[in-house]
Amino acid sequence: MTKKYVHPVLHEAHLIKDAVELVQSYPKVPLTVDCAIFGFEESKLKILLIKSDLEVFEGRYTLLGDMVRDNEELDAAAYRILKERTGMNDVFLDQVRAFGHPNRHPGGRVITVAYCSLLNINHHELKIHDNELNWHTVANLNEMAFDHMEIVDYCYAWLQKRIQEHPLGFNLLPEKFSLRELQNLYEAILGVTLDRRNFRKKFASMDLLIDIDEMEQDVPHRPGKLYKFNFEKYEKNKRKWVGIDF
Amino acid sequence: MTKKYVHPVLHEAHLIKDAVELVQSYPKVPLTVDCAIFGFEESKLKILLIKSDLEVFEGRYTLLGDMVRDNEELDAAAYRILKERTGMNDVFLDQVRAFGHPNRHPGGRVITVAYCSLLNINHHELKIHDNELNWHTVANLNEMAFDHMEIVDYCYAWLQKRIQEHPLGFNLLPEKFSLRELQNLYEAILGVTLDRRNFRKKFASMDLLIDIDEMEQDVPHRPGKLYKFNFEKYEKNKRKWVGIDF
DNA sequence: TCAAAAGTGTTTGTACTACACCCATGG
DNA sequence: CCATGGGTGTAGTACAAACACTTTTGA
Repeated sequence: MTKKYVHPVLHEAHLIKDAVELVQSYPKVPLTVDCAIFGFEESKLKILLIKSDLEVFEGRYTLLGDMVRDNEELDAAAYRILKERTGMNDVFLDQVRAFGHPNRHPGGRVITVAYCSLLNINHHELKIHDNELNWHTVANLNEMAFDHMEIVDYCYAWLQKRIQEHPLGFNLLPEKFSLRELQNLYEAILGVTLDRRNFRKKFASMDLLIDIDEMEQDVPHRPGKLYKFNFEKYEKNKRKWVGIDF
Repeated sequence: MTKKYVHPVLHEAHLIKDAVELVQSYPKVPLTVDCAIFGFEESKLKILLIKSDLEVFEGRYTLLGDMVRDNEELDAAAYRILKERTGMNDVFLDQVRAFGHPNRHPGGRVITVAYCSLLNINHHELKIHDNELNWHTVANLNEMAFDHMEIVDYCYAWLQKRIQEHPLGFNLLPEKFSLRELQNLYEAILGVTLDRRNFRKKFASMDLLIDIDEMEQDVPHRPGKLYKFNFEKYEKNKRKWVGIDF
């Protein structure tokens, strides 16, 4: 009993001439993009949500999503949708992953690609309020429409990991910020409390903060120094990963 | 000149009753999955590729891919395709991300979702040779079909990062392996050279290796000790990320 | 006896942790 | 004068990096 061996060369005769025909034979599915836009305000991590348009999800919230158009890049769709829903057009979005469970949408199969960002709420006033667009505290999210809770959980974990590798955090703060604000930010996103002295030392040693020689104003306690983020320096020193570190 | 303010309540009248109709109004796109299966052999990182079926890509290689079926989970499609193409059914696949450039496929728009894995070539003999399925050294890849070079690059970077957080590497080695083999593996995947003593110390301190009190056989030099990986121990100690570490 | 890789320890620097007190401001 | 958070230093520990010689085996 020998195994049948198919010689590669035999296959050269089978090349497909018409790629268009091939693609047309594939099943097609509706494709959407959902944006998980995180922001930071009052020492809390928040996320932008709207009310679902669908009756079956009446009262529930969803991420900012919509269909991808014909011949539209996924990234472009994400930026377009964000712009349409919020008016924002100066936000960086990163693709997180695709979600494709066949029953995730009550209207039939829809694949969605999740995008994620993190931004400074005070720099991005909401000018559009359709579908009750608003910021929601991540810690108290209720039931959401579709599988959006799962997507939020995944994006949040993705974000926690990412903020430890890249100083995304600075997008969340005013141009000038105090170390306390910076620490609040990290504590909010990572869900931990950090030692103040060690935190300050850590950032001091990274030398990514520029002391602008100004102080906080109108705070009901001793004012802290204000800093700016040194973007230039960061760009030069992007982390080199070499170690092995499970 | 005041801004027009749309009160949220106005929208409650607009709820969509028919989710199916809504979804049917979306553009639909063909959806595929592509698997980037990395393996390790002769101290080199390799990847499983097949020859493209398409005439326009005659002679070029592609990842293991195919369409996603109606109502098929993305993960399930990836496992099915891997099984169909290679016969393997005991491999873990992770989704990496979606690629959706409108012109990435000559037959029209096709979205693909990339999956990635890493395995032990010697534990997975290739029993199917359709489309010249074979292992290719990652370092010498030539031009590939579609955007598969981009996908490979992305998956490779993804893998390098991932192997530093999880000991995927052990899937690539025989059950019993020497420290030299382990080090070769890390050097091959990370593309760096590592100090032998420090490497050994690192793994010794992690206590993830079981000394099985056997030696290499038939090597043209002093034989090294053989070890097994302590999977149990690893499962208990999965890394907790807490620090901030750009 | 040679080639090739195995095996091994120390030192040095860096980075993280834990921890407590005084200071500046507004109310 | 009180409450609130700002600002600071040290000691201990753990980890990473650099670095060279002896040993074992097969050819």
